Amino acid sequence: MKTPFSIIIADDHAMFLDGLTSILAEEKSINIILTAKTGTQVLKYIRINTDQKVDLVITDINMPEMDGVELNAVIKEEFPHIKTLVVSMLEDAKKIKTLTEANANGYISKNAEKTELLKAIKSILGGQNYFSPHIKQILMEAMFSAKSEPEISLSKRETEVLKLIAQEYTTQEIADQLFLSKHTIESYRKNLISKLGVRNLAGLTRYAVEKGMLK
Amino acid sequence: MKTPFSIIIADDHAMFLDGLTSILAEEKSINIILTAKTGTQVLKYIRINTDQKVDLVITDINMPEMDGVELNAVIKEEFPHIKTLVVSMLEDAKKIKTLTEANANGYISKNAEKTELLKAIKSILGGQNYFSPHIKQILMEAMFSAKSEPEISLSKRETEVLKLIAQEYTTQEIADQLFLSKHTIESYRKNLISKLGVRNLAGLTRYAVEKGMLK
DNA sequence: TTTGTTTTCACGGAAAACCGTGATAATTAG
DNA sequence: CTAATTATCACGGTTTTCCGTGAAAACAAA
Repeated sequence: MKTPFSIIIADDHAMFLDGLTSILAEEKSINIILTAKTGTQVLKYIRINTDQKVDLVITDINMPEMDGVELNAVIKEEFPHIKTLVVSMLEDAKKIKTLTEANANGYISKNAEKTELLKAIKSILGGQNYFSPHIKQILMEAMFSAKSEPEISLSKRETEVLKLIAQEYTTQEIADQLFLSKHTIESYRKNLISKLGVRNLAGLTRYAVEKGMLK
Repeated sequence: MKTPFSIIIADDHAMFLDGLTSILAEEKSINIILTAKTGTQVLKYIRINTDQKVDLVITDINMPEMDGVELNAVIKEEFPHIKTLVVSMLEDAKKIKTLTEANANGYISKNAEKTELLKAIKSILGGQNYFSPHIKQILMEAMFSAKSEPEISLSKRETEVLKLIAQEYTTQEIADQLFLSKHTIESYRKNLISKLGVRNLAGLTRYAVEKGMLK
């Protein structure tokens, strides 16, 4: 008799976690060794129990502290032999792309049926990656539509400053808060304005709000 | 031996549906007679199988076609004897309020543990409504915060000017566009700032965007 | 008809934003 | 190890916003 596969499940929604656990508990070949609500919990466990065999980590994308994308990246970095299956509510093309680039072994939506979930798990444990046809299609579409939006990328500092600007802080106040010269903040302002193709503070603020950068 | 309770579960995410089904399948006193992905499916079933006893409908809030709030309202209208338990991802105070007003028998978040879920179901089947302490708190907060926000009303002109401000036009430009003195627009600016309790252009813009005044 | 709201206009000064035109480290990517 | 990007700082000038303090006319509501 083969030893069962050891898997870890991470999802911040307890009910989903319980549900998934119930589903997989029925499978004799699967042994759930941990269920966690954050990526950090998972990492902590893996790092401590290095002697414990872990075959697969099933993780949600949206989690507090450390989300599924990050968790996947760290696992692939530190423990490349551990397989990962990412499960998500949304079908976010960008995140899927990031995940494929970070070598996640599979991605399915929470819209997937139980049978598809099991299919994905078995494929991955069998050594094959699994991305559902639906997901593949979204990826393809993203490839094309992505070209129409030249995707403006902001650096950490730029993002930080932009947030504060949109939160009604003045240049001087932001400078004080970040222990920088007001000239520096002014530079960021200018760069942001030209980078984002807006005219003034109103444009910057709209950008920040519409991209959901606040809160 | 008592006859088991008949319940229906509705959620557009198959995986969650399967999970919930697995959890409840363990309970002998519960008999799942239908799982559905939309509110309309549930309604259709209930309306046709009028001879079939239905004790409880567990429904997600966010569903296509007909969401949980609507489904709850219709059920309570047509079949007041059927209990309802609403499960949701978000803890949206407004929706919870609507639900209590529509006589939903319970509301829990997907963050809830399995034990809380079972507790809620048993309470409701036993004839008691169930709203978790956490949800109650959110409701209370909403009550207060709703009153503290005395709904700011803007006049036509104020709205018009605010829109233009948020669209990156300067005072002078707005004045030209509306054939008014720039002093007039400045007045509106000031009034808007104090009326909306913001500090500057960024605040005005955020207000406009968040209230969906643009486009 | 008096009271309140909305719309309109005015001035001056202080503060902040915007613009051009730089430059020097530090870090990161190829 | 270069090349590119990022992060930092500087200055002077112009434009715009912000603030206080008004006020008159039009209109709606009580």
